[in-house]
Amino acid sequence: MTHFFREKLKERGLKVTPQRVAIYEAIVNLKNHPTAENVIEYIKTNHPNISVGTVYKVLDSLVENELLKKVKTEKDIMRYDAILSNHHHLYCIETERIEDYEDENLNVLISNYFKNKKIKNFKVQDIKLQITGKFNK
Amino acid sequence: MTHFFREKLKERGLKVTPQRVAIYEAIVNLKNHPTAENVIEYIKTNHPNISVGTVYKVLDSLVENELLKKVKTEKDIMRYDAILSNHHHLYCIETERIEDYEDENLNVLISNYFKNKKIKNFKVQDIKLQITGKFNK
DNA sequence: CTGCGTGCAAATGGTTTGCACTACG
DNA sequence: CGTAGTGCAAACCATTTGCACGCAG
Repeated sequence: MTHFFREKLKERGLKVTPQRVAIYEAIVNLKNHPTAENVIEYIKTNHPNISVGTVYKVLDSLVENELLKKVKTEKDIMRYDAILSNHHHLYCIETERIEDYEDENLNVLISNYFKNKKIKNFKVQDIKLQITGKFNK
Repeated sequence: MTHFFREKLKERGLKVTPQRVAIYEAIVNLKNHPTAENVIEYIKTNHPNISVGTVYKVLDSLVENELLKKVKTEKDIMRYDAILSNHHHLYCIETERIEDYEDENLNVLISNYFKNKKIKNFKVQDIKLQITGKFNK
């Protein structure tokens, strides 16, 4: 299950360390697109000696190497996403919840739209939806 | 030109202070969705005595009262937008530039799509596109 | 006048940094 | 073995806070 991750690390010439594996697993298991703090809290139990600085360094390097993504928010606290496939996000206005939203039809619709409609002076690389609203409790 | 702004302040029961006006003007004039620092830098010339704390307080209160919006980014530095109408954002992957993108056809397309396709357990309130790519120099 | 708003400076807290040490390959 | 990676603690810096004063209504 972390096999994919270990392979990816090697591909990128990054060493497979227990810290990296633990941090990656934390992001995968913690739903809701965790913060660095969430990760630290989560791994504390099984890896009490991983330091805060390491967590931040690992997160940065995983983002840089495209094994994680940063999630755009309007908070100054960073959040991370382990899902790399093309998907959108649901942002709850009441809680801090952010959930993934996959919708292939929507992707097709949008990419068709922009196949015709070019944006002047801008070369589109990727399009994501931020869907804001409320989860039904 | 700041008339709209002054009216809105009154509507909300907020006092019209020179600080608030200056900060709002800064956001409007600074394109590229400025940070608090950008605002501070900008108003320093004409209002050298507005304090940093005030800028943050004013920004917060204007966001809370819907006279400004926070822009979602993957940076831990907050950025602000004075344009309240429904629009999307172009994010440049090379520079920090964020530009507004208005496209009524697109808005219609998307709102039609979600008129039929409901998201389970989620009540949509607003949908924004993050269009990532590159500006042609 | 009266309290909302401001200035100031200190405090906060998430993130970064530097360096000696560790362990992956 | 040699170097990428880690742990630790101090440093950083955007933002927040508390309080006395000032000014908009």
